[in-house]
Amino acid sequence: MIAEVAFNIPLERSFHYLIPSALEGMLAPGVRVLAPFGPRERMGFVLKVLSHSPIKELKAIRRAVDPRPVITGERWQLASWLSDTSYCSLGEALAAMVPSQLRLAATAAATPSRGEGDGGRIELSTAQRRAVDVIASAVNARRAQTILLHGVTGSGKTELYLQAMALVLAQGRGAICLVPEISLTPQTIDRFRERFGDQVALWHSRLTARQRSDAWQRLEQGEARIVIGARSAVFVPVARLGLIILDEEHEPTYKQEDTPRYHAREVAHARAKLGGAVVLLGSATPSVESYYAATKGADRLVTLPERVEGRELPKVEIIDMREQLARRHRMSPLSDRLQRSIQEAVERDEQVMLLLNRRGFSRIVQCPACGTVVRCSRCSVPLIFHAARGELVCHYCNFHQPPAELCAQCQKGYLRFRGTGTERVESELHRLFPAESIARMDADTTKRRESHRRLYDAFKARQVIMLVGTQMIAKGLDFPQVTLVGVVSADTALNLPDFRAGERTFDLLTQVAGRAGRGERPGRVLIQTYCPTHYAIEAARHHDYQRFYAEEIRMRRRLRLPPFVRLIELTLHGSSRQRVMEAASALAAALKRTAARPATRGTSSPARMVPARAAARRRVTLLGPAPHRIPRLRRSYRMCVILKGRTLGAMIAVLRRTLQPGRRFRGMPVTVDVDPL
DNA sequence: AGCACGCCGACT
DNA sequence: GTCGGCGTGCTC
Repeated sequence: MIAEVAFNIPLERSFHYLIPSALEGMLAPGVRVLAPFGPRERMGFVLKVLSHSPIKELKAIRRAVDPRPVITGERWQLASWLSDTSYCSLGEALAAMVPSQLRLAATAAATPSRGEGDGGRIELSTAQRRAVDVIASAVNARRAQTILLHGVTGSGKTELYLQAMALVLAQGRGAICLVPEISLTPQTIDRFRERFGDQVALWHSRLTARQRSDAWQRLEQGEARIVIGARSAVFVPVARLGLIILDEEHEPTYKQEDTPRYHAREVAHARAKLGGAVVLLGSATPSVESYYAATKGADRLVTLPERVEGRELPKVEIIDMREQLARRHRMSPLSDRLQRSIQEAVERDEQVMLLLNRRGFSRIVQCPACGTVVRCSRCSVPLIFHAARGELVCHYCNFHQPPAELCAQCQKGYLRFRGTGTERVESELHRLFPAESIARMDADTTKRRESHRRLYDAFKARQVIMLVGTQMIAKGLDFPQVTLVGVVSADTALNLPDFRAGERTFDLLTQVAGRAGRGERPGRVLIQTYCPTHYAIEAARHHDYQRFYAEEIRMRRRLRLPPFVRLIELTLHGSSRQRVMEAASALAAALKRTAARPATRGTSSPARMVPARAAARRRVTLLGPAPHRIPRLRRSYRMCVILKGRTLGAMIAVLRRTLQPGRRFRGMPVTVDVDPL
């Protein structure tokens, strides 16, 4: 017998192997095997078992990796959907769905799980009860449907997730609950465990191979019925899947940033359609895409306008830093007003959080004599000074070097650290409030195991009074004693060359504002900005999603940006700047030619008249070539071309006719990012 | 994607 | 004279 095998390579082809007699009957579609591939052995997925092959000189499968298939049922169609829509091979799609370290036990003894019952249920508000009704009717209908749950921070979305899961469990079905990696904290997990006991399995990047394999098998066998996990949990084989929840559905961590570059939300939609499951999207600041789908009526929209227990949303004030700049010569990153407010909060024995979405001490290191900025030798981006490490660090490739005193360029100037990061804010706080206990929470201070937990506990126990941090302090944390939240600069995202800059800013400000006033005392938020009239900042100030959305959707419609079109971003990379630039121009020209020529469908069918509207829907336009946002990364030069169109199918078709096998153009590797963020 | 093969520049 | 750069081609 012959096995048809797909590998994790960018080729849309499979390979035939002889099945040795010892493995006869043990191989079936979805079983992983080790097989000789070129000079080495590789793991691949059996797609089919055949009786004949046209290929002469077949090699033989070495061994089976799995005792039973790891891909079954509707997850085959899901793999093929992923391959079609993300422009990857079937082998790459399958590899993304199954962790490579997964090892299944030969016999999985199914011991029934003991749930904790439904104890600890909480009294619901009117809005929450209405939301539960909508969810319940969708779950009972047992067909694919999406519900967008738009609830302000602190409005009790998690309780609704728990109740939705209980409904699905009562039907004997299972659920996937996706959370951003960052909020997969012990506190969150405890809450699910309390309600559902050992019916809950966890799925995240820090699991060992053993834990991962255990979780997989328990879910596959229906021993565990719920998985809580990061993005890749959307692929886990939950038995009789009835519900997929995406908490904080707008979070960019749901987008995988290497091949296949899928968005977990889109995978959830596809999987729900295949299996008749409900998708529940939750957010205080829904993505423009999801909100648009809900207002158009494609999805259901449920709103939770109030915080639980009638708590007020905090008062948000804007500090116009232009005034501060005019008054002061040498400026502190903290305005007079913010300093005073911190002082007052401390005097009242309350806690303070300060947000700045930028790690390190400074933004750039510059020579005052000649103006030269110290840059990464591999990426050409400015290096960031990290005071605690005493090093200059590249935030893209992690290259680091000790800071020189003198400018390497002119040998005259003493290098200066300009601009502000979390480390500078921390040291500024120490200078202003020498008696207070201050801590910093960012990727640098939470690298070590348990360090996140320790910082969290210290702040919760009020051993720390002021906490400064990056966006990781903006999301989900619940500290009732925090009454003041300061945003050191609201403009960090706003000035990026990104059409989602406004959306990112509104989200970050809204989320961080939600950290204030979660206890008895009312909260207050101070936002420092040089753009006080920007709509994202104005809307965040009034806790007004509608206002933000109305402005944003107008802009997207006018500029023909998502959700009104789909985008595919192509990036060419190579070691020679010249060659990459030439290839990018040639690629753009080739794409333009292909897009102008209608695809010849199937065999020589005569050219039919296509209705003008259908033709417009299939039209593909081109942007670029232009340098990538980071024009050089790890010594590799990068150029972009962007495809724009109404239907993804037409765009993918253009790509298929233009790129070479192996995702190359003129021999140069091309990364393909469908729906880039 | 890996990996081998093969053809041209700077070193012991 | 060789080591090694990365362009090219192949993988049942």
